[in-house]
Amino acid sequence: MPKIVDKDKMRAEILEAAMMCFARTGYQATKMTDIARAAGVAKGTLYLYCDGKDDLILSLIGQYFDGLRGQITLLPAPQTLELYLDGLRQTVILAQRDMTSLIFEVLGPGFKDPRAVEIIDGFFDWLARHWAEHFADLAEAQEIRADCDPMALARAVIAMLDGVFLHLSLFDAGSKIATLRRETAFTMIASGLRG
Amino acid sequence: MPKIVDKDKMRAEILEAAMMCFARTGYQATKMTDIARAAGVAKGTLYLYCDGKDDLILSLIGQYFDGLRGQITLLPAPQTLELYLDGLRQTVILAQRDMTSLIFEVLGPGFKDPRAVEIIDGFFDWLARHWAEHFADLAEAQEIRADCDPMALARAVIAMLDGVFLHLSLFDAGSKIATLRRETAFTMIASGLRG
DNA sequence: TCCATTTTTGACCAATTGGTCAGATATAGC
DNA sequence: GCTATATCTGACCAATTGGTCAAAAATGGA
Repeated sequence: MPKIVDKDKMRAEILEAAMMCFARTGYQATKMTDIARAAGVAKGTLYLYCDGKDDLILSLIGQYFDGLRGQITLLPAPQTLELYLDGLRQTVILAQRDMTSLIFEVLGPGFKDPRAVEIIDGFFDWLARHWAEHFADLAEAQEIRADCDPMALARAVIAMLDGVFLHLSLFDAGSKIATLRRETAFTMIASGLRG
Repeated sequence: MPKIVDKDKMRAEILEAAMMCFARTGYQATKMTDIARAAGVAKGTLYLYCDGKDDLILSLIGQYFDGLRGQITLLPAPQTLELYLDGLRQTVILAQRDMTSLIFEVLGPGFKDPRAVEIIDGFFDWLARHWAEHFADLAEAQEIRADCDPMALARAVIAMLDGVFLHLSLFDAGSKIATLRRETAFTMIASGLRG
């Protein structure tokens, strides 16, 4: 008798609209009205499908990192440095530029929701441990340097990659220069791992 | 006859108070009232010595990068990779952790004042050109790899260093782990430059 | 002490915005 | 077409906050 909607689909659409807005405008600067307009509904409707702005960004971050973790997990353990680098390239393709600067905004003092910190911190911890295992094996096989703590090496690679991403998304620019710069960073990381 | 104050000194004190607040709380989350309290004056007084919140952050960013540029300029052109790395270490000591995350907040979509972008972008451009010159000379002297464009190399090093900084300031943590991670990053950058 | 002038103050204003809810609207089933 | 109920709407609310300004306070000199 009454009107019926697919609530899950509706929430997914709202999340998608929110992501578009956050990616373009950032978290703080995005207004609920913007999200409503992007989703093609009135502001009040948003609140029938989410618990507020926090809920939206936390869900987006959560599903982003869950997806990333899932796909990284699928990659086989690399037997050589070259294979690790291939995996790294694939991982990099998975990472969205939009998300990178958004995450730093959300980690900043302006929005230090402990739930967001837990998600992001947790992901980086997991990734560091995951890569540290690979590095330990690769060092054993004399594929990479053995004079550094694998965990420290993993953390360093993660931080460096993040920096490259961030500079690309903040300061760039033409895809040609961006590609050159990213390739150079890869080359350096490769040499840095080789020792 | 009337009361007289040293306006320059007063403005400097207010800037210092603002920096304290911004460093602890971030730009967006810092309220003018907080700055007033930290400076030991009433809110209205602030506006006698600055043109608003924008003015404060822009001045702070400007004086930070001017100082950094000045001190980097003083370092002699390195003749060897080791000397370059020594200079890098000194530069890193000059960079303030507080500033790093603040800068990324200010560069984000929430506060995209073109004046801030100009200052920061300008500094990174300058630093990239400065280091690219060194790298060109060092490559010539066969101190570092010659198979990469010096400018791309410089950009990559800057981005990577920034990433390391950012991760240290966002995710850290004990100074012991932080030191190990930073040292590892240095080691990798050294190998990455050597080729 | 008293005055002229500078300096300080904090109540107040206007604009913004996340969130609410009473009324309007749409629709599945009869 | 009708109705009961789910769904949607946007004017409204309350809280926040950057910035203002008329009145109050401070002070160097006479």
